[in-house]
Amino acid sequence: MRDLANALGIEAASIYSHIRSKEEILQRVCFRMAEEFFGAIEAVKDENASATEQLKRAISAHVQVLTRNTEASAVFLQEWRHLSEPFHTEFLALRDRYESYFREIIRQGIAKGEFQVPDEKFAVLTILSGLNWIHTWYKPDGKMKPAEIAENLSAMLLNGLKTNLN
Amino acid sequence: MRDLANALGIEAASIYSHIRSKEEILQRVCFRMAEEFFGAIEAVKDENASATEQLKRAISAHVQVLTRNTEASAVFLQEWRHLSEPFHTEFLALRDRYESYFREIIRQGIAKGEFQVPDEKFAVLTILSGLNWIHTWYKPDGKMKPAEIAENLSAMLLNGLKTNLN
DNA sequence: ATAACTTGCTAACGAACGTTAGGTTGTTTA
DNA sequence: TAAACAACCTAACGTTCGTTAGCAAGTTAT
Repeated sequence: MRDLANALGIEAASIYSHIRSKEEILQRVCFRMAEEFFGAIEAVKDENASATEQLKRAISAHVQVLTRNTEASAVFLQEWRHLSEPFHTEFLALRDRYESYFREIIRQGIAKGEFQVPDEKFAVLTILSGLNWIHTWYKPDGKMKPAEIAENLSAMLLNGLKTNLN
Repeated sequence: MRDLANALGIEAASIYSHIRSKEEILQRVCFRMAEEFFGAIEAVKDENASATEQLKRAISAHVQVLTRNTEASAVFLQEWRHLSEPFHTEFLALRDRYESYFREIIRQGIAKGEFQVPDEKFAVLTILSGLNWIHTWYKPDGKMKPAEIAENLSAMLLNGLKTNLN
């Protein structure tokens, strides 16, 4: 709290005019980011599109959220486990629900013959690992733009999932 | 320290008969795991093998280390940033050196026409993301064995990297 | 047999932490 | 114009934290 206050240019005790507790800050960051992720993925949801296209869009949506909120993303990804109950359980439920979007896309891809994956859950975990690792290296002024990141990640993952590429 | 002492069944103050400081525990975990990773990847290093085979072996080696040391891996991956100087800088140098093994494999793959990747560093970061995310979900008594994890991850990543599969 | 050592204990320490309480000052509202 | 409010301040609090110091008891070495 003192570090945060220093960054804000006020005293730590002053922060309590704006928030109830340190835990509330963590809750807000985590649940707000979760809302961002849900909002983004629901905005690109189109079950008429091919599974390939759906996955590309989901990846792109996720990358946009991460790269637009690099600091909140870092907190979200690294600190959620410090949430107290019942927020911790609630958070895990949200995460599972978000992951189910990806699982459904993979499932459709398998059903349509677009994808060939040995294990659906594993595929989703690996996709999300690639996505959620971005915050460890991405810099707004870095070489790769968010759209390029999404494109490259999609290309790398899809060509691995695509059945008999070419 | 009190949580750790409770797990050990002794008092927190007693731990200081065995270690110099809390920071020393973190250092030992981080640098010991780094040694494990280097040892494992150097043991499978074979520049005569195809880049594909080299990558499979590197992935397998990494997975073995992670799954043999699940708790240390979690500490290693999530807490390294709390290392104090000069250990923090030293650690980053080690990490970069370890990543260079993967970069070299990717580079050879590109040179030999085995791999087609838009960005070499990005490819390595994504590979390592898939590897280092394993600790978040892997359970020794889980459905997937380490060898299967390595195989699945290799299959998923390589078929994405392999130029014109089939 | 005794000294040295190891590994634990209790008690306590100084520092850091999250937060509360009361006050000040400027702003807004009645 | 005065009350209410907002947002900050200082001071302090109780708790938690990492760690030290001195001691006890069992083990090992001389």
